[in-house]
Amino acid sequence: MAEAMNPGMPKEWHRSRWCGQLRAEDAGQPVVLNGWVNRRRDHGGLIFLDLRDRTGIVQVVLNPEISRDAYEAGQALRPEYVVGVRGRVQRRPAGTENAELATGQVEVQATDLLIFNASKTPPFAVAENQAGPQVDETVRLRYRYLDLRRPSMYQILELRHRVVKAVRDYFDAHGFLEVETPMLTRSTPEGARDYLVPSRLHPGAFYALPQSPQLFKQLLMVGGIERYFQIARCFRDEDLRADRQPEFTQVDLEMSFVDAQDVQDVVEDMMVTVFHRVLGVEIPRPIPRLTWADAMARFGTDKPDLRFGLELVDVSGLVAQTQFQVFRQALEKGGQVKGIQAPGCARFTRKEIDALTQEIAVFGAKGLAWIAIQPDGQRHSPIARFFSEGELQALQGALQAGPGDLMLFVAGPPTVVAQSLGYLRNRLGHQLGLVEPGAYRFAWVVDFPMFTYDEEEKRLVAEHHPFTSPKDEDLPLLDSAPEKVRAKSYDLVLNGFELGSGSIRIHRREVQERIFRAMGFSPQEAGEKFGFLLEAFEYGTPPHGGMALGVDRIIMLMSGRDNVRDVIAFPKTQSATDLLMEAPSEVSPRQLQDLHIRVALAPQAAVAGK
RNA sequence: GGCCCGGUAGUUCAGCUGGUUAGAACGCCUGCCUGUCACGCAGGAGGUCGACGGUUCAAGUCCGUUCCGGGUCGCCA
Repeated sequence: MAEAMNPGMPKEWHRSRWCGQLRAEDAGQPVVLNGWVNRRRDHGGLIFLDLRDRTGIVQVVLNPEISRDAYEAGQALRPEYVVGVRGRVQRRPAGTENAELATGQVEVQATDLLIFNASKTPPFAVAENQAGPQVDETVRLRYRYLDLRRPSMYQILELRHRVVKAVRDYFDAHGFLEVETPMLTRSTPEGARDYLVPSRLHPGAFYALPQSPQLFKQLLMVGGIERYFQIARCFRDEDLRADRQPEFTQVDLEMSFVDAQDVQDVVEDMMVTVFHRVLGVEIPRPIPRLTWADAMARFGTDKPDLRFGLELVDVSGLVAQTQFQVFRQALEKGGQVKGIQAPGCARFTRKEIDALTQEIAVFGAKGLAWIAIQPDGQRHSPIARFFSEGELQALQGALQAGPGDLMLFVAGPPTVVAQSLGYLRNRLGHQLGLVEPGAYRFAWVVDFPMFTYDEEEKRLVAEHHPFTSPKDEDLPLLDSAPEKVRAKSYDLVLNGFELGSGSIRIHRREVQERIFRAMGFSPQEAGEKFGFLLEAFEYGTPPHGGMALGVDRIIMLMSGRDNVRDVIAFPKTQSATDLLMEAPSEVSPRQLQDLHIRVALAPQAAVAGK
């Protein structure tokens, strides 16, 4: 057997070529390969190995007539054994080429075989085949190092690397400086829940991990950096989603002496460049732009998916005088009635429509009104009798509904209507196959409201963040009607996902103080929490603004995945645990003592939480 | 915090209105096989039905609690 006790990595076993690169023109070449056994096909007198490295797979032939030793060593091989192969590339015998494999024209005739390391039978097959069942994500995460060996996972990590590289190259070429900012910083009010780090040297005090480098990048502008960017890790201790991890990566940038359009131009150019360079996809420019108010009115969301139509139509005016109490009362209470037209859906069963009604109940929708127009033009609807023929005609006209179509209406407060119909639009768009396949439909959403009213806290909170500049023309409204103030803020949206958001920042102390006041901060509070920023503004702060884009979501969309866990090497579960490292974990009493921390749980309760 | 879905062999799953010894495929082990490539053929091993409690003559199956994973609403400046 060629296997030694500890073969290490002798010089003569260093790879000379990558498995996935061998081609017909390499025939006759001596090669050394390193990799993992993907599969083994033992024909008794002849063994075929599929040898895998990160570039791909090549077939190795172990033939006792070429090398008795290599052949015998090959008997022991199993999937995921790590081996070195020395041999010669040769064209495969006519008729045995494999068109499925990039290297399928050739194979490597082995003269020597070295087992670097054996492998237990893996809990799931690393070798991927297209028809095979998907392995449960829990198992994949527990053995992530095996999962990462799968070519589909490697390809995502490589894509991610290419994108980040392209981003760095772009900013470098455009005069931006990458600057690192602290991970141990201070907790600030507003925003997400912080991850806290207890201080050993300062009993009772805590650092916070950054939710974003927001304040540091503004201070860098005060510091005269002028053009900053960073591939920045951010932390938010909030509940997880398919597109949300507790730690995530942003492309963060900030620029001085710019307006909103300047920042958008840079980001747009950067994204177009990255998509071109990495995917070879040409994003049409300019990226369409709509105001927040338009987006909410037409799509019911601030992150519209523009890959299909199905826009919302406001029919409040058409039904203002209707006999239908549900609609009229909603309008009398200051609400809206809006609808969408589902093409060809007149055939929906009562059960299907009930299901839709059920689904929008979570948004507070009291019901879903519907009118189906049968192919023969007959209307089928539980509510049609409350409307005059003229009203029905008008509704059909407004929704452009014809025979075979289904009209769906929601009445209620504007947010309920928007959320419900926005949800139905997305659901039906996918269900009816209206989504343009393979498309990347970007959109800018601009002019967000400055504040939203927080029902829990009974006060205004910043829609973007408290450092966002109001629009100049709305500044007078700040004291009289703050809820009407629009911000110099903008989001970049792709296929219904928010990729990032940014704004022009406040750079003058008195404006910043007015914003804090509008949010209900006393001057003392503002000074305690953000005194350093207000002070910085007194030393010559340039006008500035910037943006932050979610790398994980970008890669998720570029790789066609439906969750960000697949594009992160070591992601966390929905309950924010790491199944491989088993984090978070308890720590020793000594560690807690050093940190002046006493856990307020009974020891058993602390364990039960695990 | 709420709602929904799931947890059965290493993996992916089936298991009906509760009823004999819980099955299949792949994987694994043994043997055979010199042109396969999801190799093939023959044989074999492999189960805390997530956990705990309850109902019952009898529970993978019904009920309750709980843990884990996923989706989603709230939350995420």
